[in-house]
Amino acid sequence: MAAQEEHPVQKRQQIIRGAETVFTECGYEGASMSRIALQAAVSKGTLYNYFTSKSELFAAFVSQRSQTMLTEMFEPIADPDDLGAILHQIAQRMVALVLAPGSLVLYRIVISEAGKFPDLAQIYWESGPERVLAHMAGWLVQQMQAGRLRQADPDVAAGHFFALCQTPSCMKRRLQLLPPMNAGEIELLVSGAVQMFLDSYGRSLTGPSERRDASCGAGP
Amino acid sequence: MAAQEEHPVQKRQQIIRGAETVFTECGYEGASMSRIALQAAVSKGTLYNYFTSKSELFAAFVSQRSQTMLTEMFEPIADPDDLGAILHQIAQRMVALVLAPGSLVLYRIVISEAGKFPDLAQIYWESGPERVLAHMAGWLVQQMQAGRLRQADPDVAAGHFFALCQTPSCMKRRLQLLPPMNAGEIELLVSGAVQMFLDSYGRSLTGPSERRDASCGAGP
Amino acid sequence: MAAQEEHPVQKRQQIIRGAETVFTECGYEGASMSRIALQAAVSKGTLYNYFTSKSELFAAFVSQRSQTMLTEMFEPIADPDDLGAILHQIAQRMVALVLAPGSLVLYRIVISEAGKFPDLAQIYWESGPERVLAHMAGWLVQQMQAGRLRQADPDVAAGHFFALCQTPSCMKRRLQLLPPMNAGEIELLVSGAVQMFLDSYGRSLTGPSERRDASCGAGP
Amino acid sequence: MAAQEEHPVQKRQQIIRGAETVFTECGYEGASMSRIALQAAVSKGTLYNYFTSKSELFAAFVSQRSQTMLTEMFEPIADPDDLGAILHQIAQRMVALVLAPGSLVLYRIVISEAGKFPDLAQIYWESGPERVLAHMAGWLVQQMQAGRLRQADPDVAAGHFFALCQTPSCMKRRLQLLPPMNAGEIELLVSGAVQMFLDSYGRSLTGPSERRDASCGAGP
DNA sequence: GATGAATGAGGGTTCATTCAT
DNA sequence: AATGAATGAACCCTCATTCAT
Repeated sequence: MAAQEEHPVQKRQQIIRGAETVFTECGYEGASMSRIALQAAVSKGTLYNYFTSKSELFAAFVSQRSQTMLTEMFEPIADPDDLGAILHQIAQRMVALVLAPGSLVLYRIVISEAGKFPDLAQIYWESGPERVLAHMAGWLVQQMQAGRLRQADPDVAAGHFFALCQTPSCMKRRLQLLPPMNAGEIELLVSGAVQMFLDSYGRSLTGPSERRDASCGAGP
Repeated sequence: MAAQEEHPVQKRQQIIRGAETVFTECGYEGASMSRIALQAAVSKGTLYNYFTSKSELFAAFVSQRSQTMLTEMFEPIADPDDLGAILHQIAQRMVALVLAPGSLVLYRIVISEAGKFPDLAQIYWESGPERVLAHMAGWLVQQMQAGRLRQADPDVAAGHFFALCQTPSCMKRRLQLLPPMNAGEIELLVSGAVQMFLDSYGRSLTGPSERRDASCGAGP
Repeated sequence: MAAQEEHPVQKRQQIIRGAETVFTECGYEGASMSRIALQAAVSKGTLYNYFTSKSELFAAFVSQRSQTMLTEMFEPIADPDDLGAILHQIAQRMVALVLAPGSLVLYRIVISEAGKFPDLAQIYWESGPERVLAHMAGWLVQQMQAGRLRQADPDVAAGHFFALCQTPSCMKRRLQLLPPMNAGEIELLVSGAVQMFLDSYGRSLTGPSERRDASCGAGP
Repeated sequence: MAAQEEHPVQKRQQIIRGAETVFTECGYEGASMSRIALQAAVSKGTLYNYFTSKSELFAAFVSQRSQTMLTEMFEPIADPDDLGAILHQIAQRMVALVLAPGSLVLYRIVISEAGKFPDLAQIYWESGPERVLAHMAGWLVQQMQAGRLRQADPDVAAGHFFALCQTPSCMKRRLQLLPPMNAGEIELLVSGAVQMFLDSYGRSLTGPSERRDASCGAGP
């Protein structure tokens, strides 16, 4: 019967959720199976009925999180002809990929265990950054062909755009030295990235000057 | 007498050096005081004569490493008038800050323990990235005043430059998905960052077009 | 109905067979009920429907094995008048009782758990060695009365014969320091025991000298 | 200083003594390190300062016991010309080797773990039975050369003698189905073995008859 | 009657820390 | 000041046993 299969799936999720909480708080080494069991409200033995070891549970947590984390990130982009609007949207997604609470934790934990779990680092990379980059590169090719952006290596360009979305503030956030950003801060970050990208890759006639952050009122 | 003070300082260093080796290899949780004692060639008891706990020893290691890591990074820059050359040099230093083996490990370890040791993340940040950014921002102000760069918020500009030095390849490297970069790869990374920065912040008359990777012969 | 009774008996056997395999391979402590369930192709719950505990299942296995192990050992002996031939046959059975693979394992397992399961040691003893000894003693009485053997305590004599069948090689085999013996080795062992027994208990007129292994050319 | 070396040796012994008690009572698998620690009156951690694992502690116990068990067994034999007296003495030692409380336990535990620890079975064999057998075989050669025993393979003869010392009673004792034997019982066992051995290997003129178990008072 | 998920005590082992020497 | 033996809590994991289905 379905129940015989569904029930275990639910409990598996229940355990993974407990593991998420604990791994997130303590990291891999710092997390204890006892605490995970407690958090998941199951017995320690049950943990081992669903996962053969701590590392397997960790792997399940990381790979699931890597995948779910990004589902909403790849919905189709609206109005594919407004260059600035689309870049804005992509930048927002890249920033979210970096700064969303779940992503931050995942990044930290994957980085710190990359030596021990190279496969997980791979999964993380492929599920997140790589997909975003490939997605963008594909779109860039179209724009270049349409003459809306100058010709350039689309992968390099996507890389630059991605890099611009990871300002020093993002690094501080990753180091937990900053509280979560608010919408306004993110908007600034995103706008800055888009503008700078267009300065360099755009087909503008005017060159990079004469606009930008209100603070620098150009001219006398 | 001096010897009564100096000798302990040397032993302290000896211990920290042992700790570096082990923390670097095993991370915080993975490192054992026994192994550090062994590596430092002192007894476990002596460890506790110099550091009251494992976490204190860890703190000493991280903060010392954070500081020494960057001494050579702030030597005076040669020929302060050649804009491109200087940006190149700064970019090289930023990339080194990110990709040097010792830096990579420190970054990983600080990130992974940031939750447990927020002070260390702070120290790391202030000793490394923040100093580099402040240094660059100061220099940018000069350049803007000299009219060699357009007016802009120097901190934002420095942030953008820093961001451009951390391309996706750097993230892959941090995830240990890539072997160390060679000089050529770094040069490409650096050049790309400098060029893009100049496209946006430079005082060029021509705008961003008409140059760059041979591949894109911009047709009419 | 019979089926309602017979079916359970078959399943009981099925479980015991699984238990045999596992106990034989892992010993009592080393065997897990899970593995036995797996081996017997029943669920763990079913195990407990047929046996109230691991130790009870172990008891069932040992006592059944003790009994089945020896069924073929007590078939009638052919030609009950040829002394040497019969002793030979008895010795062969005794050696088999000691060296047959199933017996070896049973011996080891019973010995090792004798402290915890004294009843099983008793069962083993009574099902195996004691029956063989009693059987032989009865036969010896006949032979003594018939004058084919000198008068002696038949139990002591049977004990001596049994002892002679357990040479140091047998001990080494029990210690798993020797591979299984081949037919020739067993024949030598058996012949030696029979000869020595006859030297001592036989009614020979000549005394023990003047025969035996060709190697010892009888002195002048 | 010596104390720095001696102290650990004493504690090592203290631990092994605790282990002896527990292994003896529970066997290898049944013994828990916690219980051994308790019995030895040290902490569980200390166990691991002296032995890297349970199996190593077990090995230390078995091999030490194998060796000490037999030291007194090989003192020189008095009056090496009285054949019967010497055989008597050797038989006593063989029986002791089999029935001494320490030996019994050792035999049981080595047999039961022979599959898992073949090296220990080897050590046991070489320290005990093999030495006794070799010793006796050497002595037998002398006796044969001196004409006090008939010519025969000395190893086979020693094996027979050893076998005769392990009557069914010994097996029952090993199965813990019998209380320790008293001196009288041992004497009977020993005498029986010696007599039977002499019947077969002796150079008597009269043959095997006319004597034996005290019960049959030999006529005038 | 059969199942197997759930349990929790207990297994071997590690390790930060202490303290007598 | 330096040592390293001793500690015991906590670790990951196993398993006999139970019980709702």
